[in-house]
Amino acid sequence: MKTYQHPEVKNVPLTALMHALSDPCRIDILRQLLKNTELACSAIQLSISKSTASHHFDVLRASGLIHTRTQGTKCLNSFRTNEINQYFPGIIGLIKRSK
Amino acid sequence: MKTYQHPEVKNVPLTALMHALSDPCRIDILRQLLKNTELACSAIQLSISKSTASHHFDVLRASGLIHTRTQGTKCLNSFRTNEINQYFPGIIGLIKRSK
DNA sequence: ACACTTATTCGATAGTTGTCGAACATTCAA
DNA sequence: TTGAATGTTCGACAACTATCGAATAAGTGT
Repeated sequence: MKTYQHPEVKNVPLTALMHALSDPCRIDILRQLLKNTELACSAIQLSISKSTASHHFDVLRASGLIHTRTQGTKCLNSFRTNEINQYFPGIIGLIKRSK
Repeated sequence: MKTYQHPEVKNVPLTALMHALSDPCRIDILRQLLKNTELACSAIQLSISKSTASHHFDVLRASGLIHTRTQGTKCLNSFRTNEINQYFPGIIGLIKRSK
């Protein structure tokens, strides 16, 4: 079973977080995650290929924004709301309000 | 006399703002600007070449973060605090607190 | 065992970005 | 007018990034 690495949000540089948020696909993913507690990659509507999506999930995970766990053949993703609110307050509001 | 274009912050996409904030040099510039009302490019301490600095100021200007005006041979830059606070609340705090 | 679902990994590619030095433009001051 | 100060513009280049399809891996159910 595949396991995923998750950094401590405390140690994520602001520039890394900002880079993760600089792509429209990734913002799209985050906005869908914010409306649900947990979503499989396959449950997220995207207009890109599987491999590209996988890459974006990597970036989001490495920047501390999302948490991923495995369940069967699926990987379930969730927004790390608490940690992000603690170390980067205000960010979630901006993502939610961005059209 | 050179004039500069400044977008309305209202029209700046979140991803464009995030991209502007994803570079350590630019964060450095912004942090110095936040400590002063107005600074010439030459008054900002940077460890990069003039041409690279000029590029970074371009990006910051295009993303609505800074305002630039000409005075003599200098260009004076200021952080667009009001507009950024209005349309991207929380961002300035993150920049200030990022080490 | 086999097929199906789900996601990752790999190699390739086109586009973007940060960086530089050199040349240029503009303003001010002697 | 000449020179100094201050930025901008112009290639050029290396590094990074988003993208894809094909191949692979791992779990589920028949």
